Order: sequence, then structure tokens, then C-alpha cells
Amino acid sequence: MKPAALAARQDGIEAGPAYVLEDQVGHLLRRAHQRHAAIFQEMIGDAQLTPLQFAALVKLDDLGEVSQNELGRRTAMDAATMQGVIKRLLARGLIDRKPDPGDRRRVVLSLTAGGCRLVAAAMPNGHAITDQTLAGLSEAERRSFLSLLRRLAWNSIGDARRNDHGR
Amino acid sequence: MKPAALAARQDGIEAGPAYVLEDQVGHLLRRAHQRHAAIFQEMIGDAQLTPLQFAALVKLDDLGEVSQNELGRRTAMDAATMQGVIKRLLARGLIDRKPDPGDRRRVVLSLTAGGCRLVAAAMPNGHAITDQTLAGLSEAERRSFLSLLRRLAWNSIGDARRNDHGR
DNA sequence: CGGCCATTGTTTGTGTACAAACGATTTTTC
DNA sequence: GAAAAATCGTTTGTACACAAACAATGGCCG
Repeated sequence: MKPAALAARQDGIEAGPAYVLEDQVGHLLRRAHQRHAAIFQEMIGDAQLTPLQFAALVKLDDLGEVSQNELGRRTAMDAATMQGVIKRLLARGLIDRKPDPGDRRRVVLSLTAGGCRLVAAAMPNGHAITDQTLAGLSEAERRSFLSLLRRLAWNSIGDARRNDHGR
Repeated sequence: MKPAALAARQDGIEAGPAYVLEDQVGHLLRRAHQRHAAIFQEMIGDAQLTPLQFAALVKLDDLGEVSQNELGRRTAMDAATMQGVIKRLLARGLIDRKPDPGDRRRVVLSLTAGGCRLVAAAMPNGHAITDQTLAGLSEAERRSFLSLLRRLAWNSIGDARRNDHGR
């Protein structure tokens, strides 16, 4: 019934189905992500701005004021990664950072005027990047692909992780 | 005709279509890749083995003997990344490394007996990881998704990059 | 032959990515 | 109210990922 996939090797030794690296989702996801990153860097219009930094800025633009961890959850970055991203955005003066008066553990992040301007200027490029990444796919194929891809991504980083450590 | 996508903001200020982070291919690719990495780590059966290291081992198993750069091209890693991966595989005694007699610039990589055994042992897990990553998708959806994803990945890393730097 | 250029492998520097452990705080629970 | 648990932000250590510059070697072409 099954074709050659389950066939034994030439030498006759028992072996599972062949593992073709190029056919594995993980490998393809990695390469597609690599390609997207290259397109991003080329088209975002700001040599210093990385995908994660842009994501953080966009989310901040969306939410107004949020704590660092909250922003991390919304952009699917863990706390340690967030640390570096925030540090670099602060260094460029794109975001502000002040203690939360109601909770002394928290810091509140928000966009500066410069950060706001940068987001506005880069947003069209963001759309162009998405478009370029999907170039080669028809309208229908794009919808289909995005719908499937969404189902492979985490539903919600924070929730999924908390379930592991919850204990 | 178009729905709310092109509508101006509440404040009436001119603005392009909204940029919803969760709808961008790049963000979804990143999250899907994150999830796959988590599944990999959980199921590969060797806490020290990473996706890239496994990819290198599998390719080496496939090719027998290759130079470091060649292996990098086949696994979509650049030379600097390869450096670290090779170093760690060497440290664990999973691969061998000897100078190429015909070309003194090159080194020839190959699997050790231990590396060969590890690949054989981990290969079924690799298939299970792919399966688990695609869990939730039907057989037809998987084929469709992989076919589309393949078109979004680099055709061939090495070739694509050389065109940029050529000259 | 001899200069030019490409390739190979290496190093350095920056930026994700995450586990693990930490101190400082809430919040919950009893 | 006090102990227990959870949350917040930070630090350290390991592992990708790539640009850029480098020395050594090899191939090519005049």
C-alpha cells in the first residue's frame, strides 16, 4: 500500500522511513523565517530597526502604556529577550520608561514622539514586507497559507508556557 | 467595497491600513518556528541536541564526507553559524574533522560511529516532531501547507546570497 | 609565470531566543 | 496577619543568525 517510503535500505538493514531534511516543517519554517528577515532588513527603511523592535513599537503604539512583561506576552518574547529589545529602543530614544505608581515591581513603557513618528513612517514598509514575503502566492493561496500557519503558531505564548511551569 | 481595512482612524487623521501584528506573516512564521523548536527540544530525546545540530548530523549521514562550507549550504547555515555548530558536535565526539588532501583550504567532516548511532536513534523522533508540529492539520491540509511553505523558503541559500555579493 | 579574483575557514560584534536562578514585590491562602 | 505562591524585572550562560573583515589557498587569464 505505502510506496517506497517504508522500504528498507539497499543494504537490507531495517530502517524507518527516510528523513529528508528539506521536507521537514521545521527546516522549511526556519528557511522561510530567514528569508522574511532578509526582506525585512532590506525594506523596513531603517538599518538599525529589527523585526522584534518593530513589533514592540507597533504594539506599544497600539496599547499606549504597558508593563514590560505584558508587552513581551503581546509580542511573543520572553522576559530575557525583552530586556535586550527594550534596552536598545531606550538607547535610541524611541520609548519611555517610568515606574508604575500602583505596583512597585512594574515599569510602564510608552512611545516617545520620535518612536511614534518612526512607527508611522515604517508601517507602510511593514505592509510591503508582508507582501514581498508572500510574493509568488495568489490571493487565495495567501489566505489559505496564513490560515494554516496561524493554526501552527502558539495560541498564546504566555498561556502555553505558564501551563508548563504552573506546577 | 473594501471593508474596514482602509477606513481612516477614529480621529479622522489620514492613515494607511491598520498594521495588525498578529496578522503578519513574519510574526506568524516566528511563532510557528518557536513552537516547533519547543516541540523539538521536548521530543528529540537528547537534551543537548538542537535542531541545527540534528540537521547537520542528518545531512552528514546523507552525504558521507563534505567540507564545512558545503554542509552549511546544504543545511542553510552561514559559515559563522556553522562554526559554532561544528565546534559543539566535535566536542561531543559526534563528528570527525580532517584536512582535505586535495585542497588545503578545506576540512572534511564525517560522522563518527557515535554520531551515526545518534542519528539512527533520533530519526524516528524527528518524524514524530514533524508530526506533532503539524498536529491539528488534516492530511490534505498538511500537504497544502508544506507545498505553500516550500515556496516561501529560499530556493537555495547559497545561490541566492551569492547573487547579492557577487563582485 | 604572475597578478587577480573567488573560495574556504576563522574571528569579532550585534541581536535574537530561552532556561535557570535571583531579589523585590504583590497576591493568595490559611 | 503571616506563611505560601505568583508575578515582575534582572542577570548569566548557551545557542542560533548574520554582517564584516581577515589570512590562506586555489583557479583563471593575460
